[in-house]
Amino acid sequence: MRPPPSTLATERASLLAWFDAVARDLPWRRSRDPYAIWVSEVMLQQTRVDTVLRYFDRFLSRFPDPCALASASEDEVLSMWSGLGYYRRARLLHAGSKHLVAHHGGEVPQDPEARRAMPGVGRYTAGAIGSIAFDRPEAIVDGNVARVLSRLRGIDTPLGRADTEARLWAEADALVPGPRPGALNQALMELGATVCAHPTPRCADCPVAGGCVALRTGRTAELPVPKPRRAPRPVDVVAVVARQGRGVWMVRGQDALFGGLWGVPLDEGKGRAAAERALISAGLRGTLERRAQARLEHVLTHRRMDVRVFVAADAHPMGEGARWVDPDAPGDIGLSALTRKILAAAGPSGTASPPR
DNA sequence: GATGCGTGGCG
DNA sequence: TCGCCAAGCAT
Repeated sequence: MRPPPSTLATERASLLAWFDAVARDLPWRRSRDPYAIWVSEVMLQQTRVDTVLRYFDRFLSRFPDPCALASASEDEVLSMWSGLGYYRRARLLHAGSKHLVAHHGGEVPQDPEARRAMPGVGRYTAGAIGSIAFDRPEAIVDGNVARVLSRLRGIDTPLGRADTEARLWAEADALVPGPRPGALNQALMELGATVCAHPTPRCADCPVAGGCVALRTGRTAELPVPKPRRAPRPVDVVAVVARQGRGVWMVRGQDALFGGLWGVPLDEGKGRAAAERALISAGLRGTLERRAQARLEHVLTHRRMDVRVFVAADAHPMGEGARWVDPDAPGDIGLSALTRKILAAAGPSGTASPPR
Protein backbone atom coordinates (compact mmCIF):
# COMPACT_ATOMS: atom_id res chain seq x y z
CA MET A 1 0.00 0.00 0.00
CA ARG A 2 2.54 2.57 1.14
CA PRO A 3 5.89 2.90 -0.61
CA PRO A 4 8.95 1.32 0.97
CA PRO A 5 11.38 3.52 2.95
CA SER A 6 13.80 3.75 0.05
CA THR A 7 11.10 5.15 -2.21
CA LEU A 8 10.05 7.63 0.45
CA ALA A 9 13.64 8.80 0.79
CA THR A 10 13.92 9.30 -2.95
CA GLU A 11 10.65 11.24 -3.06
CA ARG A 12 11.79 13.49 -0.20
CA ALA A 13 15.06 14.24 -1.94
CA SER A 14 13.36 14.98 -5.25
CA LEU A 15 10.79 17.25 -3.65
CA LEU A 16 13.39 19.18 -1.66
CA ALA A 17 15.70 19.66 -4.64
CA TRP A 18 12.79 20.80 -6.76
CA PHE A 19 11.56 23.19 -4.08
CA ASP A 20 15.01 24.69 -3.62
CA ALA A 21 15.16 25.33 -7.34
CA VAL A 22 11.76 26.82 -8.03
CA ALA A 23 10.26 28.03 -4.74
CA ARG A 24 8.46 31.33 -5.10
CA ASP A 25 9.85 34.21 -3.10
CA LEU A 26 6.98 34.89 -0.70
CA PRO A 27 7.18 37.34 2.19
CA TRP A 28 6.37 34.76 4.87
CA ARG A 29 9.14 32.54 3.54
CA ARG A 30 11.63 35.26 4.39
CA SER A 31 10.78 34.98 8.05
CA ARG A 32 11.39 32.31 10.64
CA ASP A 33 9.34 34.18 13.21
CA PRO A 34 6.71 31.69 14.43
CA TYR A 35 4.23 34.53 14.88
CA ALA A 36 4.67 35.65 11.27
CA ILE A 37 4.33 32.05 10.09
CA TRP A 38 1.17 31.68 12.15
CA VAL A 39 -0.36 34.86 10.72
CA SER A 40 0.45 33.75 7.18
CA GLU A 41 -1.04 30.31 7.71
CA VAL A 42 -4.28 31.72 9.06
CA MET A 43 -4.54 34.20 6.20
CA LEU A 44 -3.88 31.42 3.71
CA GLN A 45 -6.72 29.24 4.99
CA GLN A 46 -9.04 28.81 2.01
CA THR A 47 -7.41 31.85 0.45
CA ARG A 48 -5.07 32.21 -2.50
CA VAL A 49 -1.51 33.37 -2.23
CA ASP A 50 -2.09 36.32 -4.56
CA THR A 51 -4.85 37.59 -2.29
CA VAL A 52 -2.85 37.18 0.92
CA LEU A 53 0.05 39.11 -0.61
CA ARG A 54 -2.08 42.24 -0.45
CA TYR A 55 -2.59 41.86 3.30
CA PHE A 56 0.35 40.11 4.95
CA ASP A 57 2.98 42.86 5.17
CA ARG A 58 0.46 45.49 6.13
CA PHE A 59 -0.95 43.33 8.92
CA LEU A 60 2.49 42.51 10.32
CA SER A 61 3.55 46.16 10.20
CA ARG A 62 0.52 47.13 12.20
CA PHE A 63 0.74 44.15 14.59
CA PRO A 64 4.43 43.10 14.61
CA ASP A 65 4.17 40.60 17.48
CA PRO A 66 1.55 38.74 19.56
CA CYS A 67 1.62 41.41 22.23
CA ALA A 68 0.81 44.17 19.76
CA LEU A 69 -2.02 42.12 18.32
CA ALA A 70 -3.39 41.28 21.76
CA SER A 71 -3.38 44.97 22.69
CA ALA A 72 -5.38 46.00 19.64
CA SER A 73 -9.14 46.35 19.54
CA GLU A 74 -11.22 43.89 17.55
CA ASP A 75 -12.21 46.73 15.22
CA GLU A 76 -8.56 47.50 14.49
CA VAL A 77 -7.84 43.87 13.71
CA LEU A 78 -10.87 43.57 11.46
CA SER A 79 -9.93 46.79 9.66
CA MET A 80 -6.65 45.13 8.65
CA TRP A 81 -8.62 42.04 7.56
CA SER A 82 -11.25 43.98 5.62
CA GLY A 83 -11.90 42.31 2.28
CA LEU A 84 -9.98 39.14 3.07
CA GLY A 85 -13.08 37.16 4.01
CA TYR A 86 -13.82 34.48 6.60
CA TYR A 87 -13.67 37.16 9.26
CA ARG A 88 -13.93 34.71 12.12
CA ARG A 89 -10.32 33.89 11.31
CA ALA A 90 -9.33 37.40 12.30
CA ARG A 91 -11.26 37.23 15.56
CA LEU A 92 -9.73 33.85 16.36
CA LEU A 93 -6.27 35.15 15.52
CA HIS A 94 -6.91 38.04 17.88
CA ALA A 95 -8.11 35.65 20.56
CA GLY A 96 -5.08 33.49 19.87
CA SER A 97 -2.71 36.37 20.53
CA LYS A 98 -4.39 37.01 23.88
CA HIS A 99 -4.09 33.31 24.62
CA LEU A 100 -0.35 33.49 23.95
CA VAL A 101 0.08 36.52 26.19
CA ALA A 102 -1.92 34.89 28.96
CA HIS A 103 -0.43 31.40 28.83
CA HIS A 104 2.84 31.36 26.89
CA GLY A 105 4.67 34.59 27.64
CA GLY A 106 3.48 36.11 24.38
CA GLU A 107 5.19 33.52 22.19
CA VAL A 108 4.01 30.72 19.96
CA PRO A 109 4.69 27.49 21.89
CA GLN A 110 6.88 24.78 20.40
CA ASP A 111 4.92 22.01 22.08
CA PRO A 112 2.47 20.60 19.49
CA GLU A 113 -0.38 20.12 21.92
CA ALA A 114 -0.03 23.65 23.26
CA ARG A 115 -0.05 24.96 19.70
CA ARG A 116 -3.10 22.90 18.84
CA ALA A 117 -4.91 24.46 21.81
CA MET A 118 -4.58 27.95 20.36
CA PRO A 119 -7.87 29.45 19.15
CA GLY A 120 -8.20 29.07 15.40
CA VAL A 121 -5.37 26.55 15.16
CA GLY A 122 -6.49 23.18 13.87
CA ARG A 123 -4.55 20.15 12.77
CA TYR A 124 -3.27 21.71 9.57
CA THR A 125 -2.19 25.06 11.02
CA ALA A 126 -0.55 23.44 14.04
CA GLY A 127 1.49 21.21 11.74
CA ALA A 128 2.37 24.07 9.42
CA ILE A 129 3.72 26.18 12.27
CA GLY A 130 5.53 23.21 13.80
CA SER A 131 7.25 22.20 10.60
CA ILE A 132 7.89 25.58 8.99
CA ALA A 133 8.72 27.68 12.05
CA PHE A 134 10.30 25.02 14.28
CA ASP A 135 11.37 22.48 11.65
CA ARG A 136 9.67 19.69 13.53
CA PRO A 137 8.52 16.56 11.64
CA GLU A 138 4.82 17.35 11.81
CA ALA A 139 2.63 16.40 8.87
CA ILE A 140 0.19 18.67 7.11
CA VAL A 141 -2.67 18.03 4.71
CA ASP A 142 -4.24 21.01 2.99
CA GLY A 143 -6.03 21.15 -0.34
CA ASN A 144 -2.73 21.12 -2.23
CA VAL A 145 -1.23 18.22 -0.34
CA ALA A 146 -4.48 16.27 -0.65
CA ARG A 147 -4.40 16.69 -4.42
CA VAL A 148 -0.72 15.76 -4.70
CA LEU A 149 -1.01 12.69 -2.48
CA SER A 150 -4.27 11.56 -4.07
CA ARG A 151 -2.60 11.49 -7.47
CA LEU A 152 0.80 10.26 -6.31
CA ARG A 153 -0.69 7.33 -4.37
CA GLY A 154 -3.80 6.83 -6.49
CA ILE A 155 -6.26 7.53 -3.70
CA ASP A 156 -9.68 7.43 -5.39
CA THR A 157 -12.13 7.81 -2.55
CA PRO A 158 -13.86 11.22 -2.18
CA LEU A 159 -12.09 14.02 -0.35
CA GLY A 160 -13.66 14.96 2.94
CA ARG A 161 -14.70 11.42 3.79
CA ALA A 162 -13.25 10.17 7.05
CA ASP A 163 -11.39 7.21 5.56
CA THR A 164 -9.94 9.36 2.79
CA GLU A 165 -8.73 11.98 5.22
CA ALA A 166 -7.20 9.32 7.46
CA ARG A 167 -5.36 7.85 4.50
CA LEU A 168 -4.08 11.26 3.40
CA TRP A 169 -2.78 12.08 6.87
CA ALA A 170 -1.15 8.67 7.08
CA GLU A 171 0.62 9.25 3.77
CA ALA A 172 1.72 12.72 4.88
CA ASP A 173 2.89 11.27 8.21
CA ALA A 174 4.96 8.69 6.37
CA LEU A 175 6.60 11.28 4.16
CA VAL A 176 7.53 13.99 6.66
CA PRO A 177 10.10 12.27 8.92
CA GLY A 178 13.39 13.12 7.24
CA PRO A 179 15.56 16.12 6.50
CA ARG A 180 14.03 19.62 6.52
CA PRO A 181 10.40 18.75 7.26
CA GLY A 182 9.34 22.39 6.93
CA ALA A 183 10.77 22.63 3.43
CA LEU A 184 9.29 19.25 2.55
CA ASN A 185 5.79 20.32 3.58
CA GLN A 186 6.13 23.56 1.66
CA ALA A 187 7.39 21.60 -1.33
CA LEU A 188 4.24 19.46 -1.29
CA MET A 189 2.05 22.55 -1.14
CA GLU A 190 4.08 24.40 -3.76
CA LEU A 191 3.85 21.40 -6.04
CA GLY A 192 0.08 21.26 -5.62
CA ALA A 193 -0.23 24.98 -6.23
CA THR A 194 1.98 25.29 -9.29
CA VAL A 195 2.44 21.90 -11.00
CA CYS A 196 0.06 19.27 -9.66
CA ALA A 197 -2.71 21.78 -10.16
CA HIS A 198 -6.44 21.55 -10.61
CA PRO A 199 -7.81 20.48 -12.99
CA THR A 200 -4.86 19.75 -15.27
CA PRO A 201 -1.42 18.99 -13.87
CA ARG A 202 1.82 19.73 -15.73
CA CYS A 203 3.38 16.34 -15.14
CA ALA A 204 6.38 17.07 -17.36
CA ASP A 205 7.57 19.50 -14.68
CA CYS A 206 6.87 17.22 -11.71
CA PRO A 207 9.81 15.97 -9.63
CA VAL A 208 7.95 12.86 -8.49
CA ALA A 209 6.15 11.98 -11.72
CA GLY A 210 8.16 8.77 -11.91
CA GLY A 211 6.30 7.26 -9.00
CA CYS A 212 2.90 8.80 -9.62
CA VAL A 213 0.07 6.25 -9.67
CA ALA A 214 -2.37 8.64 -11.33
CA LEU A 215 0.05 9.44 -14.14
CA ARG A 216 0.92 5.81 -14.69
CA THR A 217 -2.74 4.81 -14.87
CA GLY A 218 -3.91 7.83 -16.83
CA ARG A 219 -6.14 9.10 -14.06
CA THR A 220 -4.68 12.53 -13.31
CA ALA A 221 -7.87 14.18 -14.52
CA GLU A 222 -10.06 12.01 -12.30
CA LEU A 223 -8.07 12.42 -9.10
CA PRO A 224 -8.64 13.55 -6.53
CA VAL A 225 -12.34 12.68 -6.37
CA PRO A 226 -13.89 15.95 -5.20
CA LYS A 227 -15.99 16.33 -2.13
CA PRO A 228 -19.67 16.68 -3.06
CA ARG A 229 -20.88 20.17 -2.35
CA ARG A 230 -24.15 22.01 -2.45
CA ALA A 231 -24.94 24.91 -4.70
CA PRO A 232 -25.27 28.26 -2.94
CA ARG A 233 -28.81 28.84 -1.69
CA PRO A 234 -30.48 31.88 -3.28
CA VAL A 235 -31.57 34.55 -0.83
CA ASP A 236 -33.19 37.94 -1.38
CA VAL A 237 -31.66 40.77 0.61
CA VAL A 238 -32.45 44.46 0.96
CA ALA A 239 -29.81 47.02 1.90
CA VAL A 240 -30.45 50.56 3.06
CA VAL A 241 -28.03 53.35 2.26
CA ALA A 242 -28.66 56.44 4.37
CA ARG A 243 -26.29 59.37 3.94
CA GLN A 244 -25.48 62.44 5.96
CA GLY A 245 -22.71 64.52 4.45
CA ARG A 246 -19.87 62.13 3.73
CA GLY A 247 -21.22 59.63 6.21
CA VAL A 248 -23.24 56.47 5.66
CA TRP A 249 -25.23 54.91 8.49
CA MET A 250 -23.65 51.62 9.52
CA VAL A 251 -24.31 48.98 12.12
CA ARG A 252 -21.98 46.41 13.62
CA GLY A 253 -22.70 42.84 12.55
CA GLN A 254 -23.58 40.51 15.42
CA ASP A 255 -24.26 37.29 13.59
CA ALA A 256 -21.91 34.63 12.35
CA LEU A 257 -22.15 36.20 8.92
CA PHE A 258 -19.94 39.30 8.83
CA GLY A 259 -19.76 39.28 12.61
CA GLY A 260 -17.79 42.23 13.97
CA LEU A 261 -17.82 44.05 10.67
CA TRP A 262 -19.62 47.30 10.05
CA GLY A 263 -22.08 47.62 7.20
CA VAL A 264 -25.26 49.25 5.99
CA PRO A 265 -28.51 47.86 7.43
CA LEU A 266 -29.55 44.60 5.78
CA ASP A 267 -32.60 42.40 6.01
CA GLU A 268 -34.04 39.47 4.19
CA GLY A 269 -36.69 40.29 1.59
CA LYS A 270 -37.01 42.06 -1.72
CA GLY A 271 -39.33 45.01 -1.28
CA ARG A 272 -39.72 48.39 0.35
CA ALA A 273 -41.36 46.87 3.42
CA ALA A 274 -38.28 44.78 4.11
CA ALA A 275 -36.10 47.84 3.64
CA GLU A 276 -38.32 49.68 6.11
CA ARG A 277 -37.71 46.95 8.68
CA ALA A 278 -33.95 47.18 8.12
CA LEU A 279 -34.09 50.94 8.56
CA ILE A 280 -36.02 50.82 11.83
CA SER A 281 -34.04 47.98 13.37
CA ALA A 282 -30.84 49.88 12.61
CA GLY A 283 -32.07 52.71 14.82
CA LEU A 284 -32.80 55.06 12.00
CA ARG A 285 -35.72 57.21 10.90
CA GLY A 286 -36.03 58.53 7.39
CA THR A 287 -37.83 58.43 4.07
CA LEU A 288 -37.14 55.50 1.81
CA GLU A 289 -37.25 56.04 -1.90
CA ARG A 290 -40.08 54.18 -3.48
CA ARG A 291 -38.00 51.82 -5.58
CA ALA A 292 -34.62 50.19 -5.19
CA GLN A 293 -31.79 52.32 -6.61
CA ALA A 294 -29.68 49.37 -7.60
CA ARG A 295 -29.53 45.63 -7.63
CA LEU A 296 -26.49 43.39 -7.34
CA GLU A 297 -25.48 39.84 -6.69
CA HIS A 298 -22.99 38.65 -4.12
CA VAL A 299 -22.04 34.99 -4.02
CA LEU A 300 -20.75 33.31 -0.90
CA THR A 301 -19.78 29.70 -0.50
CA HIS A 302 -23.24 28.74 0.66
CA ARG A 303 -25.45 31.64 -0.37
CA ARG A 304 -26.25 33.58 -3.50
CA MET A 305 -27.38 37.00 -2.33
CA ASP A 306 -29.66 39.00 -4.62
CA VAL A 307 -29.37 42.46 -3.11
CA ARG A 308 -31.77 45.38 -3.69
CA VAL A 309 -30.26 48.66 -2.56
CA PHE A 310 -32.69 51.26 -1.20
CA VAL A 311 -31.66 54.83 -0.48
CA ALA A 312 -33.08 56.70 2.50
CA ALA A 313 -33.47 60.47 2.44
CA ASP A 314 -33.51 62.77 5.47
CA ALA A 315 -32.30 59.99 7.68
CA HIS A 316 -31.60 60.69 11.31
CA PRO A 317 -30.66 58.38 14.16
CA MET A 318 -33.06 57.54 16.93
CA GLY A 319 -30.96 55.01 18.79
CA GLU A 320 -27.48 53.81 19.64
CA GLY A 321 -25.20 50.99 18.52
CA ALA A 322 -24.71 52.42 15.08
CA ARG A 323 -22.99 55.43 13.58
CA TRP A 324 -22.11 57.49 10.53
CA VAL A 325 -19.12 56.15 8.66
CA ASP A 326 -17.25 57.77 5.79
CA PRO A 327 -16.76 54.80 3.45
CA ASP A 328 -13.75 56.47 1.85
CA ALA A 329 -12.10 56.84 5.25
CA PRO A 330 -13.69 54.29 7.53
CA GLY A 331 -10.88 54.43 10.07
CA ASP A 332 -10.20 51.47 12.32
CA ILE A 333 -13.21 49.37 11.47
CA GLY A 334 -13.72 46.48 9.10
CA LEU A 335 -16.02 46.66 6.09
CA SER A 336 -16.93 43.63 4.05
CA ALA A 337 -16.56 43.43 0.29
CA LEU A 338 -20.34 43.22 0.15
CA THR A 339 -20.66 46.55 1.93
CA ARG A 340 -18.20 48.17 -0.48
CA LYS A 341 -20.09 46.68 -3.40
CA ILE A 342 -23.40 48.02 -2.10
CA LEU A 343 -22.00 51.51 -1.63
CA ALA A 344 -20.48 51.48 -5.11
CA ALA A 345 -23.80 50.35 -6.58
CA ALA A 346 -25.68 53.07 -4.72
CA GLY A 347 -23.35 55.63 -6.26
CA PRO A 348 -21.49 58.53 -4.69
CA SER A 349 -24.64 60.53 -4.09
CA GLY A 350 -27.29 57.89 -4.14
CA THR A 351 -28.00 58.33 -7.82
CA ALA A 352 -26.60 55.13 -9.20
CA SER A 353 -27.39 52.68 -11.88
CA PRO A 354 -31.08 51.78 -12.14
CA PRO A 355 -32.26 48.33 -11.09
CA ARG A 356 -31.81 45.59 -13.61
C1' DG B 1 -20.38 14.30 10.93
C1' DA B 2 -22.64 18.06 8.67
C1' DT B 3 -22.90 22.78 8.26
C1' DG B 4 -21.61 27.69 8.15
C1' DC B 5 -18.32 30.91 7.05
C1' DG B 6 -15.96 35.41 2.07
C1' DT B 7 -13.79 36.48 -1.70
C1' DG B 8 -11.77 36.28 -6.17
C1' DG B 9 -9.78 33.90 -10.14
C1' DC B 10 -9.93 30.60 -13.69
C1' DG B 11 -11.22 27.09 -17.37
C1' DT C 1 -21.90 32.26 -17.66
C1' DC C 2 -21.07 29.12 -14.10
C1' DG C 3 -19.14 25.76 -11.20
C1' DC C 4 -15.01 24.81 -8.89
C1' DC C 5 -12.12 25.74 -5.37
C1' DA C 6 -7.92 28.08 -2.39
C1' DA C 7 -2.00 26.97 2.82
C1' DG C 8 -9.40 25.08 7.39
C1' DC C 9 -11.73 25.76 11.67
C1' DA C 10 -15.43 25.72 15.03
C1' DT C 11 -19.63 24.09 16.45
